[in-house]
Amino acid sequence: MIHQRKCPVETLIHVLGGKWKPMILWHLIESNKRFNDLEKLIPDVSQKIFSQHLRDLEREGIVDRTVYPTIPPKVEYSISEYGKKLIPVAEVMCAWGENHNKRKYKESAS
Amino acid sequence: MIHQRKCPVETLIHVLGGKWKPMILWHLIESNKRFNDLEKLIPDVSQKIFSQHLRDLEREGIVDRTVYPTIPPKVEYSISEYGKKLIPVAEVMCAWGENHNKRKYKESAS
DNA sequence: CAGCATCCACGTTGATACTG
DNA sequence: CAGTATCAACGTGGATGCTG
Repeated sequence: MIHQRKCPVETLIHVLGGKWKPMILWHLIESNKRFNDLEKLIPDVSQKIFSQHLRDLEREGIVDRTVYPTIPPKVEYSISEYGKKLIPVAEVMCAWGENHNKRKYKESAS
Repeated sequence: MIHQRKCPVETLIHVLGGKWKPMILWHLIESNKRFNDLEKLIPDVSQKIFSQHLRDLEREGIVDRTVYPTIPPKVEYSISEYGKKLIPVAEVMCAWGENHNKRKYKESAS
């Protein structure tokens, strides 16, 4: 990504902008999850994109990644303390989005 | 766009996700602007993308487009009443983004 | 002035196969 | 189990030229 991101709004859009990132966070907010369990909760995502998004979110400090050096390997993902600061923001975004979806529905129904 | 957008957060990201859309809104919040004046305020945007973004925002109901049937033509863009509801949301997003940018700066400086 | 049409470069997403 | 590597498909963004 070569974005300059002078605009902070774009920063946020970039962090959450991956196709499945909001859904990943949504599930992680509920509870910590292992790689495989989380993947099963998000149908239709390819493994590559899935792990790429997780790495992105980890690099941004939004999610924590805990490795248990067992055999077979076990890796658990969770929302970081810093990542939790994103929740109220997401809620505001969510509220607007819900209203907007309703609005568009009414439009097409009229 | 073929997004399903079940998730309202994705709805918002889609609406604001165009590369120049936040900047367009930023300038329109300040005051109404004509096509050409607005374009000059946003350097490096191609005309195609610029008008495409404006049409997107118009279709979503965020901006109003007023045509004065004069010669030469004059078209003025402005934030709609509905679009103004987006401002507080953008401010929340902006606050988070600013903090995140600072955080990343500190990281790379350490 | 305020666009649209065409063509092109690039990045993101995705399918598939392989590995410690 | 939890990934990585490779290759293909698609969509967004962009340059350029034309029009009412």
